[in-house]
Amino acid sequence: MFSKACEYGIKASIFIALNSYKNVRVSLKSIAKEINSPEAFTAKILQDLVRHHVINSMKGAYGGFEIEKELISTVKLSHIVNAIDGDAIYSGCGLGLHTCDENHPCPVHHKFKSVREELKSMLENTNLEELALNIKSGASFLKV
Amino acid sequence: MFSKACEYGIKASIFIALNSYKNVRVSLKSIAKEINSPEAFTAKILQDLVRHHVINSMKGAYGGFEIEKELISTVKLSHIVNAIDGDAIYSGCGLGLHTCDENHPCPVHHKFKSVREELKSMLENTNLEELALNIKSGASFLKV
DNA sequence: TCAAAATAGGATAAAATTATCCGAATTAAA
DNA sequence: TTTAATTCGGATAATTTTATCCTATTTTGA
Repeated sequence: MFSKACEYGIKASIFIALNSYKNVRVSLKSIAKEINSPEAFTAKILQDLVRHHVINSMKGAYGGFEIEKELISTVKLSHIVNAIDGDAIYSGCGLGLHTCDENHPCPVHHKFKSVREELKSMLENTNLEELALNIKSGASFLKV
Repeated sequence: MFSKACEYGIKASIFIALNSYKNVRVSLKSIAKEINSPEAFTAKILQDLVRHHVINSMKGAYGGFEIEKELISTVKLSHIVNAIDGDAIYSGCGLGLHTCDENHPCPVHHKFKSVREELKSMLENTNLEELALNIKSGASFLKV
């Protein structure tokens, strides 16, 4: 569904959000450990998220990654997915046609419509806050 | 969403079905031309579909690919997707966790539930017959 | 000011996916 | 029986994705 990079990016963002509530900046190392991801590869993804202003970074001692507390509830899953994978997953053609729309639909265009729309609205209506709270309460998990 | 291989596989299957209604066996070459795919790569995918009994092949002159007419309506999109991509797309964890279920859900498990289920039922309830008929009637297209 | 702790970023490698090439095997018609 | 038209299957190459390594740069505290 998502690329590995995107999976890591989502999990990392949740962990960062969780700590930002506690005013704690987290290091690459602790992120990779927490979400079970390769460190150097995760670094690239985090850089990407920083460039897209999904998260903030701070170099140097006591540096790390964070998200402004007030912004956590405004960061949608769609922002993260878009930054890493682009929007092809919910706006591209399911069969890879260059032009695929109501006037020139691919064979599964209409069949896919509701799936795509449900996915899109899910991504656009899910924010980091709720995801972080579920991790905090033990209702969901970042690894295993 | 799907791999390129899977996209080609779906389109090829539709084209084969369409011709099988007319009792015409289609060659690799005409398939690749019709669905705009690289010939040799398409050959590999068709071999895969043959091995999974989604389509039949006949070697030699006047050979090619076909699907038994009576079976066309029984071939579901899920069969094709499964043969090529496996079932991870609608049964695997959205964030790649090894174990992700009601008892140990990943952060997006519940959010994804309806999307996954909709996708799954769509794939399991869409058969080649309807897809082929829409191509035939000009209601949908295999390329561009 | 210096040392330690971090992220940033470029270069490279490994693995997976996508794509190509070619000879072998099979089939039907001439 | 030969020939032409096919699929099959193995080897290989190109591209993309995933992953690693190393050095530069930044930041803070001692």
